Amino acid sequence: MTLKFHTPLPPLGHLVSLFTYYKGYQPGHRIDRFLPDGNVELVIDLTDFPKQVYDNETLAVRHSFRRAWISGLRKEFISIHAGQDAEMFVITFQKGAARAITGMPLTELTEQVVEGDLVFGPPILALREALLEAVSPETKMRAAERRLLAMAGGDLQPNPFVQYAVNQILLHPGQLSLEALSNKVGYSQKHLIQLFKEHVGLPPKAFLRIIRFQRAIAEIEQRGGIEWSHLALDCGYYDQAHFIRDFKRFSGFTPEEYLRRKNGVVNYVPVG
Amino acid sequence: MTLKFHTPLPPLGHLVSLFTYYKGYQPGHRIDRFLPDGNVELVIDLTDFPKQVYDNETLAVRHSFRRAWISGLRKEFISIHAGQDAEMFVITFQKGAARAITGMPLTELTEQVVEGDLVFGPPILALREALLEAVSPETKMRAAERRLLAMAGGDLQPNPFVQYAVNQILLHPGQLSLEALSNKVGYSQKHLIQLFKEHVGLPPKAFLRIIRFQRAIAEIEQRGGIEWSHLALDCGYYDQAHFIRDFKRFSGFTPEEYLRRKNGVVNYVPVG
DNA sequence: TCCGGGTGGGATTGTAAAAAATTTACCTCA
DNA sequence: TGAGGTAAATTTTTTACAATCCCACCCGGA
Repeated sequence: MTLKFHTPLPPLGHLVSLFTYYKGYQPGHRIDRFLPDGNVELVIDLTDFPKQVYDNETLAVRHSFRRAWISGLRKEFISIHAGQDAEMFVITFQKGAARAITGMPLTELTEQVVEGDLVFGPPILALREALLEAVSPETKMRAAERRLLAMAGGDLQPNPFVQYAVNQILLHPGQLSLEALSNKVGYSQKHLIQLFKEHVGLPPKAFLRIIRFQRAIAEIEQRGGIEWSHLALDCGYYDQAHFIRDFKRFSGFTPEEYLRRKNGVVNYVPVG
Repeated sequence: MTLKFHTPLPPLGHLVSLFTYYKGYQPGHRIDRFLPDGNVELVIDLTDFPKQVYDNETLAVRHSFRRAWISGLRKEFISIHAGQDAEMFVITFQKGAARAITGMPLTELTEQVVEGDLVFGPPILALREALLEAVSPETKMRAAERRLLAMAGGDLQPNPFVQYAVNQILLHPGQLSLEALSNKVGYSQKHLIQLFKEHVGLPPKAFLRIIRFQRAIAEIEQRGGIEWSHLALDCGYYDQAHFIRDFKRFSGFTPEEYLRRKNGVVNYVPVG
């Protein structure tokens, strides 16, 4: 299996946090539950086989995507193709920065997976072609950098107010009042929420809950023996009862169940 | 109001942790709820007015005691005379050490208040007379020391195994397994429990829960703004829900209610 | 269009309680 | 002292409810 990562430098690095390329991953299962991770991703499938999104309960096929698609912010998990026989190039955007490339309010992508050409038009297929032509993972990364810079046009600066708000949330998930935040940003609470939604795709509090959940997920990965009540408080939950409730809302699993079922890949849990 | 404390030195200090003398305390209420504090106390009333124990719910008089009584370990609060017009001398025993003075298994005093002469016979009245004759608080303290040493006979060493167990519980309320404890002590679990009950009055785990509760009470006194879930974890509770449940079992109040009703004297809450 | 204000429903928080599943403590009886 | 049964505590999960906060919707002014 090939698995390569690349972190673009600025100015593209302001918009894109990570490129991931993989090929030949052969998991022992067909379907993954993909947890809300607070990221917007542009996925380019370098094979010709469509990839499915399944119904969370029945695991029946719901949607099918080919070549390129973009997945917006989600508050719910989705059930997706686990990646057998796949060759994928995944572009993960910086949080709150995707708008400069998508050119549309991020709310329009929220809770959705959307065909790439509906968002980007023909340039996305050109990007895919370029990726197919590039032979090594490294040249693919460079091709992607070039094409994305072109697609972004001149506008490579994410909105600084939103950026500040996003960073505050990333720094202090847990205790953070929207009132304090909007005061610091200098906009009215209502305006900040509008701005935030437009650039991030979710209102600030909802985004914060996802970040808090992700912090819990990260702690679970790192810690050995886990005491849920300590972990809950450390991650900013009021107590472990609330932690478990949130955990289940976002992941569909209770924490113990998640521990039992998770395998190596964070945010992807085998379900079928 | 007069209020004097005295901490006896060894060897009596092995058995007695504190003398308290007070006179002229005039609280604004009639009845106190006395919370379980893990202590055995010998109370000597230097007035002739009997002091009542009330029904916890109806506050009707349940028992009445005169001159001297001893109060064993309790898992439940009791409702007692708040101390108006009282002149009292209170002897607080070291935890797990009262047996050398009472001469009887502490289980026989558990959840009870017992007349002093039933336990100690005539010497307790002699002690009281001596306290009445002594004019200053300081001379009373010295008189009490002399009499108690005499009452203890030669046997001033508490059982070291029980003492060790008690200290372990005092040091680590929260995470402490009886199995580990009895292994360290070197007795079988069963034997340790028997010994512990005989000297302390309650089985180890029940005693531990009271100590843990007392730690919470102490933290509440010290901290300013209180976050229950942090306090609960710091005191060794599994989470704040369990803290609240235990708190209510022992005090009859929810933590917030306790905060509202408590006044200056720790472990005594006005109820009537 | 950009920004702020008002209103009201809904979600989150803080506090409390409790159910379900294990594990541990304790008691009895031999 | 030992074995084994029962009660109780712990761990994990769920639920309730009031107070507060968030934010969707609708409006108005610049």
